[in-house]
Amino acid sequence: MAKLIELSKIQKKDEPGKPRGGGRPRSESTRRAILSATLKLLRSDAIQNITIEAIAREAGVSKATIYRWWDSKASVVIDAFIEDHIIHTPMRHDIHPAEALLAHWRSLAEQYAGWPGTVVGQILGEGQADPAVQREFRERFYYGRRAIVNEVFDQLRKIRPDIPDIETEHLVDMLYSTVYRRLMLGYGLIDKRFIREFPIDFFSLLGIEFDDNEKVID
Amino acid sequence: MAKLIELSKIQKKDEPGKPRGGGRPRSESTRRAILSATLKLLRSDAIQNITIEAIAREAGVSKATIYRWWDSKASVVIDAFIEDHIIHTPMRHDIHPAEALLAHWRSLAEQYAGWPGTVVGQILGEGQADPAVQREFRERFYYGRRAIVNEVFDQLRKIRPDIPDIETEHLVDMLYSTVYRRLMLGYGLIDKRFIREFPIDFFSLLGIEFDDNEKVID
Amino acid sequence: MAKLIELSKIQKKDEPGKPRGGGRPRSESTRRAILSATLKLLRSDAIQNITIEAIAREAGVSKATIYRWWDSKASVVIDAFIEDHIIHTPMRHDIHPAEALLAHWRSLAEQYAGWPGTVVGQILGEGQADPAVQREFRERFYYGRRAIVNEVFDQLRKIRPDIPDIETEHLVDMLYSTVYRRLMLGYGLIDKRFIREFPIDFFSLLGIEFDDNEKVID
Amino acid sequence: MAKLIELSKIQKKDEPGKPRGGGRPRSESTRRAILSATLKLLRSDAIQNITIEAIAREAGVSKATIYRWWDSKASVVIDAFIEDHIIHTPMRHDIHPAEALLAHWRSLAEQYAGWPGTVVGQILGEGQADPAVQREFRERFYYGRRAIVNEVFDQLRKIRPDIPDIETEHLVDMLYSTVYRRLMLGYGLIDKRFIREFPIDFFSLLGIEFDDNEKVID
DNA sequence: CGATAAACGAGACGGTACGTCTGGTCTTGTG
DNA sequence: CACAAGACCAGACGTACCGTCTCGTTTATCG
Repeated sequence: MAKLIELSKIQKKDEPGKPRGGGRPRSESTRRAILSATLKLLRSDAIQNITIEAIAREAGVSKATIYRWWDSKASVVIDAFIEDHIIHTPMRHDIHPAEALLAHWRSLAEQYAGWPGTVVGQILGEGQADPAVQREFRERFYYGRRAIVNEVFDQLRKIRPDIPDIETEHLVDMLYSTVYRRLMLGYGLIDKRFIREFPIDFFSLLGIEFDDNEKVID
Repeated sequence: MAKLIELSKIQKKDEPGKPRGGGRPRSESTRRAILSATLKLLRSDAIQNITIEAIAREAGVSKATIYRWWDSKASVVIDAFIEDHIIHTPMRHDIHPAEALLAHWRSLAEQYAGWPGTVVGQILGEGQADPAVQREFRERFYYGRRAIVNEVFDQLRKIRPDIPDIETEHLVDMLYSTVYRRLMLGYGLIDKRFIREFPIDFFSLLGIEFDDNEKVID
Repeated sequence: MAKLIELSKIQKKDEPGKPRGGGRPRSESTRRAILSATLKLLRSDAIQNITIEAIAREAGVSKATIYRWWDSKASVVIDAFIEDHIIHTPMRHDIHPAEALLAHWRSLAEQYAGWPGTVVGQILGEGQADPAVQREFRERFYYGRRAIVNEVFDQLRKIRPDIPDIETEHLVDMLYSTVYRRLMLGYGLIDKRFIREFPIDFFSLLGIEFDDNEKVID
Repeated sequence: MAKLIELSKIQKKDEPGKPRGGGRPRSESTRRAILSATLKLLRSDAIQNITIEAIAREAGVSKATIYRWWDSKASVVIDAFIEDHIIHTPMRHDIHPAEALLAHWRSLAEQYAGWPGTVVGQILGEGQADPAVQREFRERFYYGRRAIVNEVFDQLRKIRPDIPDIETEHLVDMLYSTVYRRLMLGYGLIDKRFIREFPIDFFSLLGIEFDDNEKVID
């Protein structure tokens, strides 16, 4: 059973369920201007080269307004990223679990091959020096996805009890970690061939084969 | 046969096989002062928070001298890192290939669990915004190691032809990538249990088991 | 006869003889809170270092309320200053004019030697960059006093026609200006000796001497 | 005898008679650019409204360079002011002391009537909240001049022993303070009539008269 | 041995961004 | 309408590093 993951929003300041005791309310349009300016800048520059000043300038907004609501560049980026549903890797529940995992993995890898992957890499890069950023990434991007994947693996095990008795966490790591490793190290492309063949190789180790229509062969 | 990997030194400036036409020679003590100042600072701070000025100050050296010989902070760090043989993961050739791989992986994981791992993470972090850094990391840290691992995997295959016919690259990824992923994401500790059990699980998928003395059971 | 000096209140906004057409009336307690908060802050800080925000905070009042009724920090200070009758230098009319002038000058100098003098200096300081402040100071603090002094000098002349035939304005300047000059330049203390001897020296130039009880010797 | 007044330059940082231990030498042209930019801005704005950023912008210079050599806006202004010999009120020693004093006072008053006077007022204004500025003004502008004036008054006393036996300091105050008071309060113009008549009135109190050619009548 | 030439320290310099602060203005809701 | 609360833009604050530069000094090699 899937543990319910709390998607808390650590890095964002306040927002404690509405105190609202008078005072001008926060401007929604300003908030959106900041986030979309951030996305625009991210298209042409790495997080590390973007400045809060540039975001403010691009958004036509005062620096202080950004600092009032976020406490680091990375937090703004993460919010902007989520807001625009940049990474979406739905897990299907209406098909064979192995097929669902295959589709999910390929969807993830394809997205990580492009611009969103670059940004994820940069967020993780920021996270290396700032644990808060790393934590926020995990809580807002990773935990939920990981939990779902674990769950589907467990379902697969019920259908196919012949799968080796190996910790699910380890299986998930073997399947998914390469994508992150290739992203961070730049060794081994995340290209069409890799996306096609790697998961097939992985599942074959578990004794699961797919036909030409990517259907599981029982 | 192991391909001889060229350990080129991309980021370092000049050093073009000695023009040496007069002039004061480069001071070796200065070079060492810079590198060890860098290491010292790295012990208490992330690369991202270290400045060239701080290195110069700590080393009692002029900023210009650093800029003369390196062209980025990350290059200095990488040099300092290598100089002190911070990461050493020898691959044994006198034992069973599977045992050699097991020992090598564990040695690597143990080192990545500590301070050297933190630094590697930060170097890769820098690399996300600066491809030259990423490339230098690959060329100076990764290619060599990867090539050796691939080679030993191939030797293993000769001894154990029953190993599934899967691309060696993919196998290496399944085994090694998790270490990098855990490093970068901070999800899943690189702790004793993980170091003990993960490779055992991995090799069991290949049909290779170890006894209590970590000897391969034929 | 003293010209009637109009004590207009230039800097204060509106207050146009009461239109009062409905609506919540201005809160007197708020007004007082602002002024006494201002005085409190003035005790420990120069005008130049006080901010409207600090006054609002101290008074528990909204910034906008302050801006509605005053249009500069200096105006608030001047109001606060007057409200508390900080500087009071009564001119006696029941004694010999020279004695009245002597007492008046000494009372003024004594007050300028202390904290009120510091504040006056700071108000005049603000006035150097903002003519409106300078004008307000003159109209609310200076004109009245000056007119009274001129008047008493003229009375003195009637009693003592031997006083040199010099413009009264010039005489007043010679007597009073030093206090301001010492205040602004900080050269020459406004101390007991100065307060005792300077006016005696001045009056002696006019041929007026005082006995040990500060009575004019006719 | 004139006390030798040390014209020290308190507010300016370092400059300790040349340490010169290597390092790029200070750029004289940069220094001049800063000072003349300051003067230019002063022509159209009060010190209080000028910013270090504006000076840096106008001079084409980095803010840090200004902060390296001066530690307050007022110090820059005072330096700029002195550099350009804005206020020069020479005291002649080859004529009758009373004539010298008359000429000196008028020269001073004339200059204080114009733009330089405005700037002096603003410097003194800054000084009200910042004692260091007040002190610097005294030490660099005032002490020297005051000492010279005192000295000439003493010479005058030797020639004309009939001058009332009044402290020289008090006499100087009676003569000169009005100029400062008028400057700071804006009450009483420093106009042609004042410049012509005030000192005549003053000296007549001392029993000194001038003919139509401003020669002392013995 | 004296000339040449690079290495090196010191530190000035123009830039750019930092994160904070104030000044004024504005936009709500409450009394 | 007055007012508190507080969001907001504008822009200066003083600091920190960046990477480059200009000096004077040192230390080798070569002629």
